[in-house]
Amino acid sequence: MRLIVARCSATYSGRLDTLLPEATRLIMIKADGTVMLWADGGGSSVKPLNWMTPPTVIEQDGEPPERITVRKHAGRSEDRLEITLTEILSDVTHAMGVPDDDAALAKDGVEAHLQELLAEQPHWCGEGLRLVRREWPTDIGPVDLMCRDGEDGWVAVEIKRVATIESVEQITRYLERLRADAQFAGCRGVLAAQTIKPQARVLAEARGIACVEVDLAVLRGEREPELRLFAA
Amino acid sequence: MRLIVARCSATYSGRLDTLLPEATRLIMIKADGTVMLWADGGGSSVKPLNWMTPPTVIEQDGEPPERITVRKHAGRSEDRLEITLTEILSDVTHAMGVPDDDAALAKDGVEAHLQELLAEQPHWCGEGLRLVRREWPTDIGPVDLMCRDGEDGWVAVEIKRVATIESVEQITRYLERLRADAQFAGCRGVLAAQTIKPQARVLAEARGIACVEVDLAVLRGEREPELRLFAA
DNA sequence: AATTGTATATCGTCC
DNA sequence: GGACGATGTACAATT
Repeated sequence: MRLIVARCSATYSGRLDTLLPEATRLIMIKADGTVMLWADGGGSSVKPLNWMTPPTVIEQDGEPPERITVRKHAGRSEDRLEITLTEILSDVTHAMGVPDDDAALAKDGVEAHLQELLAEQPHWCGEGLRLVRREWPTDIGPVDLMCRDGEDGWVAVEIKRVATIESVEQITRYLERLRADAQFAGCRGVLAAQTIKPQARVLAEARGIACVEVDLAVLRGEREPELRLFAA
Repeated sequence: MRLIVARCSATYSGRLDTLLPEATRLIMIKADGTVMLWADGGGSSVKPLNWMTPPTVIEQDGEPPERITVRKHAGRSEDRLEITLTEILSDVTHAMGVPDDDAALAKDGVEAHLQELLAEQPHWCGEGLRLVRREWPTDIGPVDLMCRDGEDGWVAVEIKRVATIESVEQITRYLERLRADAQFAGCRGVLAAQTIKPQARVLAEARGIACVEVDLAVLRGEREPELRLFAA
């Protein structure tokens, strides 16, 4: 990875045109060909002022560099980022090990995990439910879980990490689409999430869509479902 | 801006939990409190492995640093990024001028003059359409263009750069609201956009809403609408 | 302050 | 390869 701190200006031309006046900035060039241009402060904090993703062709004029040109073929036209350097404060390159060496970021707690677990244990979405298929296709998108209940009635399940009003709209659309087919005319809807926003719950229940809050730890069997305050 | 190249591992805990094994990486600490952790290669090219946006509290243990902890209050709970450094290859700080010094990025060309152009030339939204008013007010928000057609029927137009299912929901709400008034009982709906996602088109047409894809260059008169292969 | 809409969104996954 | 949904989306403009 090459890190250049320099006074520089830049022009980008591609999806749109941008012009960046001269100031002191960081130019970051990664081994994979990614180029980013960073300001220290200003508006955006976690987004570069300019960037180009691989595959790129990087060309340097002068040594030390007076101009760095980054090119990329994007569809029929060409993306081009041109950086003009007027004063170089630092220019260092660090070897940072091949990707093999660099173990990946492990994530936990995303929606996919939830769907996996509920597919294995659909009864958490409603008593007696059994899975027919995950990612049931419709022409406006896949239904997360398609199940049948104890009376063989269809049940469509939408899974979210956090269920919002938007999630209710989504399952509503699926039900609208499914019920247009006589076979699914009686299809019920279930919204399952780790957290269901109060507004979403109100809207869902007003539309006859069941709400289920599920706990990741419980699904994994790491914790008891819930303390029963009153024994049956 | 402080740039540290070091062998390090990291854990993040907040919206989700992540674990990042040890490897050589770049730690970027901006003057505004932004912290980012970068790998040279690997999967994501333009997105940091871990990051934290301001406002943050950054704490350093040891000199040279053995651990850097970044904290942030996000809602009721706390976000925390903990970086453990085992070998430091470089640790430099550069003054990069206050934001005043750093002139902003100027953009040109992408912003939707689309509504302006369509207001001037509403016939692109449907044959014989004439504009009655832009930003027609309803109590759930303004309709982009309100027009009348050749038979004096009302036509509500929703304009987007990219039309998604969400756009269809939006115009559906407007139509529902407008049609509640007897005067607009027969109001038609048009969804006009530079791009219309296939799913949005399906949903719109199922609901009787017309779809129109418009070309910015054509609206500006920079390009001919389309080559007519067979002359009339 | 909360909501809405855009992004050179980026990024994975599945068809 | 293309389409689509999810993102710790980020970010600006607007209510």
